[in-house]
Amino acid sequence: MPETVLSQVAECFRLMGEPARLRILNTLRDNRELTVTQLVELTGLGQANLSKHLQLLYAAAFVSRRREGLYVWYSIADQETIELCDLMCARLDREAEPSPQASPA
Amino acid sequence: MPETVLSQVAECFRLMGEPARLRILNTLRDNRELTVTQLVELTGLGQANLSKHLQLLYAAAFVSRRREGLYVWYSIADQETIELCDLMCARLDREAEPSPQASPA
DNA sequence: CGGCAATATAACTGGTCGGTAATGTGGTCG
DNA sequence: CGACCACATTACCGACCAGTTATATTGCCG
Repeated sequence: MPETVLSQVAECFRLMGEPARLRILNTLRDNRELTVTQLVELTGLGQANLSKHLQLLYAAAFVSRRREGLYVWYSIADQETIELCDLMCARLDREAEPSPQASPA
Repeated sequence: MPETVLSQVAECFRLMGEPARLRILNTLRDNRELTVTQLVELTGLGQANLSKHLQLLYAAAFVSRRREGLYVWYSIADQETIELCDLMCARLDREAEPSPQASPA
């Protein structure tokens, strides 16, 4: 496995390893498509900060965007992005309760 | 989605978002179980550096370990960890060649 | 064209993290 | 018990990054 590929994969994971970006993705998941202003309201992030995160997510193709007049509508780019989140969440859940029959008196 | 959960998920992604750690996981994937010294040789990472990464991966339950005399044998903890890597790689591959029928003369 | 709204970018800063060198710890063997 | 080996931990430093403030760009409208 060449170093360049590893770095690319790592970069993708790193992008998802930020609470603010996960919040953006999660918000977009609940609301199919949102403008930046709507995302500012829903996530509570600052406008400049949010915009910067969106550029990163877009550059890595985690989100799509389309222009409509003054507004730019963002949405999650593909299903795999959601699957990655779900898979990681499943890991955490399983770790939280490793033995269902345990908890003795 | 509460902030605490988001941070936990982000932390997991962040841990995988480092070339050195992905190299460790990938090396462990090829060789079912390895000692720290073997990992030093195979990954080319420094011993202290490697040991630190291993502690992080172990704390997040990405790897398991067992003691055997002087040696500590490390291995990947579960299949989901591998699935996460594969899913992210698949994303990258698909992005690299978005339209198979393209490339016109 | 002038002003305004929505979004993007630039410059800056504090905090965090990866790599390394030095040291500590636990276990084995003679 | 003392030297040695495998591994872990500490302390430190340079690089990178998230957040903020200020400013620039883009597109609409009157």
